[in-house]
Amino acid sequence: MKRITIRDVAREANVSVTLVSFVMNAKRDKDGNLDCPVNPETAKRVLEVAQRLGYQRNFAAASLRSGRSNTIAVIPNDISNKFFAGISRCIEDRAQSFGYTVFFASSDEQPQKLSEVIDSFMAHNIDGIIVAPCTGGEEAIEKAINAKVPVVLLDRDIERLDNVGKVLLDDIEAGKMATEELIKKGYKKIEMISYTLGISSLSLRESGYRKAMMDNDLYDNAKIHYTTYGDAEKDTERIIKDAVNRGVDAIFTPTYSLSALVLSEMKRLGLKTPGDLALVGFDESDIYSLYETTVTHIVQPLKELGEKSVEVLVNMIGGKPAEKIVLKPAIKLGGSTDKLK
Amino acid sequence: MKRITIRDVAREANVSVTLVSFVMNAKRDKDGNLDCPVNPETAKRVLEVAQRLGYQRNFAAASLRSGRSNTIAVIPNDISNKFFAGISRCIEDRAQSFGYTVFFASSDEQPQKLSEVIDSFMAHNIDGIIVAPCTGGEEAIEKAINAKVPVVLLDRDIERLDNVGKVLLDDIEAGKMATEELIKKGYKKIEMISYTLGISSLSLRESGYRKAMMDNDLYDNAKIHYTTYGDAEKDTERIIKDAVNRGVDAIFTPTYSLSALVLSEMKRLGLKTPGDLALVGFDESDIYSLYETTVTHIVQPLKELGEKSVEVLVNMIGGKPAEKIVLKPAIKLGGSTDKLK
DNA sequence: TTGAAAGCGTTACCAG
DNA sequence: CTGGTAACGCTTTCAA
Repeated sequence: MKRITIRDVAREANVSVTLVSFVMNAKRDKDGNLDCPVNPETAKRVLEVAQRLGYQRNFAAASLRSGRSNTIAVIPNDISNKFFAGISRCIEDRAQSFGYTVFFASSDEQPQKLSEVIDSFMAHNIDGIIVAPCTGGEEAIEKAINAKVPVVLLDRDIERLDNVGKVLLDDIEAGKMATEELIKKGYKKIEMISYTLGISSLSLRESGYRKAMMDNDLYDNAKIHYTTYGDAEKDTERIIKDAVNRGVDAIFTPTYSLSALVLSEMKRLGLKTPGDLALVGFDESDIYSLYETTVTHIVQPLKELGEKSVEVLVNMIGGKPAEKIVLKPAIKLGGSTDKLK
Repeated sequence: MKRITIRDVAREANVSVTLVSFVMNAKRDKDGNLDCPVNPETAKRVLEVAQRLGYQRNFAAASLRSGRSNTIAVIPNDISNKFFAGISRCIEDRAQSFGYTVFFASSDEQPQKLSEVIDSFMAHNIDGIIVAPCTGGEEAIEKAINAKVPVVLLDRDIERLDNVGKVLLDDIEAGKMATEELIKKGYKKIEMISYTLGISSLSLRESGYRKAMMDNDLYDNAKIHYTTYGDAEKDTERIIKDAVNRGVDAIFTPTYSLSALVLSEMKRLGLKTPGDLALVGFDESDIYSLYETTVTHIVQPLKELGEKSVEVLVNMIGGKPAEKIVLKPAIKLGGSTDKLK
């Protein structure tokens, strides 16, 4: 069973391969007409023959010749990560609506792996990259930029980089929102647990927290505890115990994983929220509604983040300038921030 | 900035393009030596020149010429789904260790979309497909098989299909395990909630449940409630209320999403587990350990499922026969199945 | 509106 | 071990 090529179609339809190529690449305009310099009747015949023969375009050949591939790469730090699992779906759908296929690969927060993955994608002639950069990933990303591959930074900014699209959450606002909600409810000794990842999203959420504390004359109470992926579990245990001993009111965690760890630790210690410790978590999860007390949390507009990142990238591929888009977070209230009595 | 080709390397190293091609494709054997019919010193020189010039292989060209692409496709029903988010990561890692790049795309449980996605992948010359088939997806999958593209069925079996690899959970055993755990703890009126998806994994878990009930002379109590994705929330509400009224002891849910819905409903109704209703859930989630009472659940060997599916596929690409692998589930005990008093 | 012909960068084949 | 050369299927001038 030989592969049907553009030539077979051309022969069968009594036209040149050029025409077949034109027809196969033509986009339909609003009226459903083929938008190409081909006689409509000829085009129709070509389409019919292609259909009848079961012609399937060979992207490898097209890509080799044209240097394009109708393919974009998405590089989160970890596909199985909660935040990205949701967003990747939105990216996929939006990309498909533009006629692009999406490849995924994780960077594992390792610059080395990010670099390899980008190399591999570039060797596959991908047309653009959406990436959530890990610390130290600038170099790999600059390699892509220098090779004229459009890049969109998603979720995490690298300020130094300029010729790239950016689709970010207003992380300062997110940090403020979380903190101010607690303050509004009467909490004063509010602390935060964060990762030492050195990525913009976390440090800006921290800034938002600090700003809110400062604006409300609570800066003396402000304290941020730091941990790493590897040590998060045991650090959280220590931090929570210590916080309760010191009479801390409330905790703000700027990622889902930290929120889950805090809840888990509190459950283990038999601590109640908001009685023993009020809580604001991050990102969406069934957990927030299923926990003994429902948990207030910051919600990112996943769908918009995903779709915008594709739109910005597609525009860049089309030669338009890189945009920077900052989206607003929302807060979903639960019992964990009920008014302090 | 022109792209460096195999020709540039050949010229610079004073050898033919053939040799460069050999060297670039050579795998290293266990001793780190290049496994190809090229003089080691020549090979070394070629490697150095390639490195120096910054040569990057053009996969499109290689794919066009060879018909292969070193790329495999993975098609879950939904990337953002909990079970697949975890497994996709294992697939990616294992595939990379074989030198394959992975593309993901969701089928959305729609045969039509599955078919489109498979077409698109085939046009990209992918070397093999790992798919969790949706109901009605046989046709699309057979198209791939007929085009001699190796296919591995993951998680869901289609018995009728023969020339495909299969990597499955022992779903009957999973259903039995869950049910027998409840029986062992003294529960007798055990019911199940399941989806009408018509996929093998669910119906086999149901069989396991039925078998366990039968083996323990509880078949008269056996009852399976059915719902659909769309109606699951309101159906669960009704089913749980009704079950409690009828004095049902325990519920077994064969997917994570159903488990979460049941927990959520019980929380809303103020029902306690195991007091009001004992529970066995499915798949792993933070929820099971964070819920007021920890929840007993069936655990699938994600890592093995992912890795085996890649191994079976790679073997098939290498011309070896299709294998069928069935992996054993485990059960993780929580408070939700404590002994009935 | 149509067609001929020149590649894109690689691998496969055949000779040496 | 090494090298020359013809494809692979498509897009892209250029010319008619």
